[in-house]
This record gives sequence, structure tokens and C-alpha cells, in this order.
Amino acid sequence: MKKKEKSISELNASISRVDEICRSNKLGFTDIRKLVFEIIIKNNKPIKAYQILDEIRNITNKPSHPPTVYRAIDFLIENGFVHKLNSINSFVGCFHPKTHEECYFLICKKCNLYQECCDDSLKDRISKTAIHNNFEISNTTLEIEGHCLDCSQK
Amino acid sequence: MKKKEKSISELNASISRVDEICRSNKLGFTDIRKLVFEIIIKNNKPIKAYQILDEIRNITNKPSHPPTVYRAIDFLIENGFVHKLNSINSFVGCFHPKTHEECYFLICKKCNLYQECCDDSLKDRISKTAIHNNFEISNTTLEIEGHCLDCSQK
DNA sequence: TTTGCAATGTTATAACATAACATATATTAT
DNA sequence: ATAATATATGTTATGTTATAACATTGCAAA
Repeated sequence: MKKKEKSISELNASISRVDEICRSNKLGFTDIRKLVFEIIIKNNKPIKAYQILDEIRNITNKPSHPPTVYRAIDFLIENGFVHKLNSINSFVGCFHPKTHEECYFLICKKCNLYQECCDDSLKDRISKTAIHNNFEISNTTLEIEGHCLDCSQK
Repeated sequence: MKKKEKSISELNASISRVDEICRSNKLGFTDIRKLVFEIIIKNNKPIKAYQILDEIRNITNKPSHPPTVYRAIDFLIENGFVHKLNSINSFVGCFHPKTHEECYFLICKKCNLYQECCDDSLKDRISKTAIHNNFEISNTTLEIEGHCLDCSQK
């Protein structure tokens, strides 16, 4: 699990990467979108929309409203920079955007840390299941909740 | 996909099965819980909590409130008679309660029908992924959205 | 028969998310 | 440069999903 906070350089690298992808794809990585992305990836744990909103208000000292956050989140999700964890209504940053479509997660219920677990073998198995059922996948939600090593030892 | 509505006898069988399980496990399968279960399994498609509430009001002609529905749903989920689809905030009946812990789903975005797809091979693959990450699973959400055969041919 | 417990009723509100429309900012075509 | 267009944001209001908290009921064990 991601026990340590991301280092400043890791965070900056992640932001630069997204910045780059946006530039080359002519996507507007605006101030708000960047701010929301930063808040999400700096948080280290899944973060909720209204927590993001609070942070924005704290940081900017200006009135800010839910649609601002949700619009930014929509943009970030559409472009694969952020994922939503449906089982806990929370959002997490993606540290390898555009390298795969689907993202699978392990979420520790105790410490709230999460980990991406996007094995090809898992992806293949899911594909096979879909094919076997004549089903055409558009998106997959795989969220495994439980306890990480540290928390299950306690 | 479950194209056809369940027959009356299938539904009755499902209700009897749950009734039986409750009896042998000393669980109170009360009128409300039974009603909510029936509404869910008769619906054929994933159903939302407030839709269930509306149905209850129609059927009973009495005032009824959200906690009534959510409590019944909680009971049904706890005992594996119903599953929640986190990706669409909806509930579906389980047609083989107690035969497995986890349940995976294919959900058609067009016709809204769903199918359970609880392959052992998929389960194994998920287990292996967890083990590989030193992770102890308590529950898994696997919801595959897309289009079923019929809908992708249109 | 009262005490305890599980279930339900009821009110209120918390938590999550979007519709709709106004305004501003950037881009493009003229 | 300027109008026209598209994109993004601000703002108000409201829709949707879910739970807290406490009162009441009904049944079962002591």
C-alpha cells in the first residue's frame, strides 16, 4: 500500500505529465482543473467531492460551489487523470494516465490507503468473462475492499 | 442477459428459498423485508431505493419513509439476498444466496438488464491479485458496464 | 408482568450530485 | 481589430441518495 506520502517531486512529475498530455491533446488544463487535480493527488487517500470543495475554499478564499468541483472532476475522469471509487464515493489520482483504460483498486478499510492493481492477467480474465457472456465492455468497476498487510497485522 | 421476466414460479421459489434460509438461521424475514425483497426481485432490472419506497407506498397505501427501505435493504444485503450495484446506486436480487460470497455483474447500459457472472476463474484471479499485494479481502465490487449482445447488435 | 430486545415509525437532516441560466474568457473567422 | 462562436466558470436552486436520532410497538425471556 502507499504508506508514504508522495514526495514533492513525484507530485510535480505527475502534474507535469498531465500538463504535457493536455498540451499535446489540446485540452484546457485550466487553473481550477489543475487545482482540483493537485488536491486529489496530494491527498494520498481517496477524497470526497465536498472535501475538495472545502480545500478550494481554504486555498482561494473565494466562494466556490459544488458544480465547480464536479465539472473539474468530470474533466479529469474523462481524460483518465483521476478515477472515482464508486464503493466509497471518492476520488483518487491516477499515476499512470493513458497507459491503460481500466484501473482496479485495493482499498484498505482501516487506514483508507489505496493501491492500483491493474494486472494484465486480471484484465484478461475480465475480458474473457465478458466475451463468454457476449458482452461488450465499456467500463469496469473493480474495487476490492479489505485490509492491507499493515492493518491486518495489528 | 436476463431478457425474460422471471416467471411467477421462479419468483416464488426465490422467496421460499430465502424464507427457508431465514427460518433455519433464525433471521426475522418480516413483512417489510419480504415486501422489499419481492419488489426487488420482481423488478427484473436494478432498482433504486426511492423507487422501492414508491412501490411500498403504492402497495400498502400507508406513509412510508426512507429508513424503512434502507433498513430492509441492509438486512437483505447482510444476508446475501440482495446486492448493491455501486456504480449505479441500485439494488438487485440474488438468485443463488449463500452459494457464494462475492457476486460480479454485467450491466447493460442500454436495456438496463443485468447478469451475474461469478466465475470461479474470475474469483481466483481476484484472490491471486489480493494475495500478491498482501491484501486481505473483505468484499469485492466488480461491475462491468457495457452492452449486451442484443443491444450491441442494434 | 415487566424487562429487554428487535423491528418499525417518524422527523429531520446529512451527504452526494446536477439542472439551468448568467457571465466571462479564449478561439476563430471575417 | 472585431464580431461570432465555443469553452469554461460563477451562481442559485434543487434533485437524489442515505442516515442520525429518538419515539413507539410487539414479542419473548426472566
